[in-house]
Amino acid sequence: MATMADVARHAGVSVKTVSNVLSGYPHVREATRERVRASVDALGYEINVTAKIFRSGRSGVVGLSVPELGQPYFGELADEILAAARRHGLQVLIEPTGFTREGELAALRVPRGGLVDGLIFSPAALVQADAHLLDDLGYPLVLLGEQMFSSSVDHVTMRNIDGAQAATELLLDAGRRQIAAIGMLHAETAGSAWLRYTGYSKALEARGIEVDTRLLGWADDAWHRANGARAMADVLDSGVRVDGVVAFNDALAIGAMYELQARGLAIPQDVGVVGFDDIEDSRYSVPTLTTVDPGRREIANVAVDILRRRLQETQRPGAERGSPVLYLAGMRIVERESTPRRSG
Amino acid sequence: MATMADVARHAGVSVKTVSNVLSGYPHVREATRERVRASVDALGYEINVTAKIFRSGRSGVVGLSVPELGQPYFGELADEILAAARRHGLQVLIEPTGFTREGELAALRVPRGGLVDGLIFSPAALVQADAHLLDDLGYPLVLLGEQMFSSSVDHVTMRNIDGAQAATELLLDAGRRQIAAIGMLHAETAGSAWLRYTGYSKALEARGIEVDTRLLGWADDAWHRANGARAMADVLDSGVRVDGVVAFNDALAIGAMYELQARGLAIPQDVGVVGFDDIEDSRYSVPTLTTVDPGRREIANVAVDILRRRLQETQRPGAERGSPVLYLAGMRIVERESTPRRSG
DNA sequence: TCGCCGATCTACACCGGTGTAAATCGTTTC
DNA sequence: GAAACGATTTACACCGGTGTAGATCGGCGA
Repeated sequence: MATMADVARHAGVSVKTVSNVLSGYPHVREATRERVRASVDALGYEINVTAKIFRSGRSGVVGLSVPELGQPYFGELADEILAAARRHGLQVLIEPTGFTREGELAALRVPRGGLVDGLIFSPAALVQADAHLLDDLGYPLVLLGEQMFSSSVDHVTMRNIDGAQAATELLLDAGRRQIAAIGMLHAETAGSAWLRYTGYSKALEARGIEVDTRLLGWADDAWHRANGARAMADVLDSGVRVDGVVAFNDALAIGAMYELQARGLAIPQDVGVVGFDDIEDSRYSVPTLTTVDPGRREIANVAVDILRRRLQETQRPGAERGSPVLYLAGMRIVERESTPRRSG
Repeated sequence: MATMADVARHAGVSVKTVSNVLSGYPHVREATRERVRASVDALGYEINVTAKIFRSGRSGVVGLSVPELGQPYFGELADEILAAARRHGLQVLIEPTGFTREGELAALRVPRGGLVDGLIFSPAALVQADAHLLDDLGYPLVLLGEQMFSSSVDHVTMRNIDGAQAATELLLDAGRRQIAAIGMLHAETAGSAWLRYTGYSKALEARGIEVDTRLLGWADDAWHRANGARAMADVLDSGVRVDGVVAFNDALAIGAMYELQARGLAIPQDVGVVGFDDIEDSRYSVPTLTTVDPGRREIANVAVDILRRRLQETQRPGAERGSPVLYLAGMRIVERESTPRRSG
């Protein structure tokens, strides 16, 4: 494998001139530039990326830690982030944390090694009390989701309360009053479950409806479809009448629809269902699922953008650090078949 | 950030001794070892991975190029590969190719840069005629899937023909005779579509049934659900009677089930449906989907294993290169609700 | 006591680039 | 024609580890 020194010798210039040509330094005579280029081609030289990284301290690789790619929400999010990163010439090292605390702690340590310049982190097991772990990490971190907040870290997330509230209102507007909430978690006081529940209850309260605890479906493992079906079954088994369902994500909604249909209930005639996330599944479920689009692409783009800006700040030692950002992506309801048409 | 030299000074030993302690070199006195360990802790030293990579020429990062993580099959496959890699201390750089030729060619170039030691490559746009591109890449490559084959490259794939044949036989055994094949592609003469079609037609021929071209549903974009629904609609619109469906993947099957149910056909009573891939969706569709489990986890484990072995071969210059492997993972049918119970 | 040997530890070159400061060169200015 | 200046080019240190070869040390057999 040819090195820069080989090219320099071949072109009759110094190593540094070769380096200058390759890195686009402007003050190189055109003739020299061409001679170097010719030598590069002649020797089939390719720059040694690891040496470059070592010397410059920048790898151009950002870490992405998500719980699990098999879950469509995270798979699709990862695709968006990968695409955004690539548009800026960054590569992405994915670190799945498997919903475990150790996995997430390990992910936070990865960039310390130096191979990864910064991290986009979507926690699922760490909780608010762990927020101090995010301080002074020594590398740029962008937090996703609402598992935890920290005033010292950039954060990109979605309008959970507004989204869940809008979803609930959609059903209320259609005259539904017995609206179940699927996806409650015991452990949380600040995560997405709690926020979405808050939106749900706000919408009810605004109409003077009290929350009926029999309508709350608990899903304590994870927001997989199986738990949606089970939570829905629990609610129905309680004997309470149900004419609407707000599920805290699409997987839960699809699981809930499965259970409703298995019991002979028609969607949306008997029960209207709204999900959350707008994953691709929701477009092809039976019936297709009305859902909240939380602005996933926007989240990905903004997260990568913020990280890039922080990396640039790090590069210039003199530059001021901007203060941490909290960005809320836009939200909108995507109406499909699982909810009744709004009556004018 | 503390360096090895700082630790050495603090512990009163040479840099190399610190290096020896950290890399587990046996001939270090226990007292020295402990002194170094203490200094490492005291200074919060962490080894500079980029320097190590630069010096050793091995990054411990393998590339994974798949079309798209949002597609559950690839998301789940990526999870398995990431898990297998981690068990061996490897990290994974994912390069989504977006089903494009340029994306896949770019992915093949990534390891040349030096940051990635080897590549696990699941092509979707390159074709058999491009197989020569896989020769002499200068790094270990493991090929997944059946888009292309090359006798010079390690290859891990699944029993497509057997799987599709078994799926078709399952319906035949239940007395179904008008079995549609959903997911035909015009472009292929060797890819999974072709192989799965081969299995389908073999099963029919074994029973003396001729393939009825009206039962072939074409899905020329990609094997997304939308195309499954459309292909199913095309078949039904042709006026041919249908009592069974073999879909070439689960997403197509779920799309097809959507279309069947939209037309009032009952599954499995009127039409039995079998998918391929055993993605998580298939467990929660309505009805749940009988499918072919192609041994995804086995594929991931074997692919990582082969790559590891090749990387080790590369490390020892004297070592013999084993000849390229073609590994076929085990296959099995997972029976769920979408097919009639086998009558004894 | 001396020589030998393995265990332990160290000095130093080196991996392949990039940053810095300075040398060299050709013009332009006065 | 000399000083001044920007454009070009270069030498050299340096990033932070690891490999190699050799120094040092303590114990043991002769």
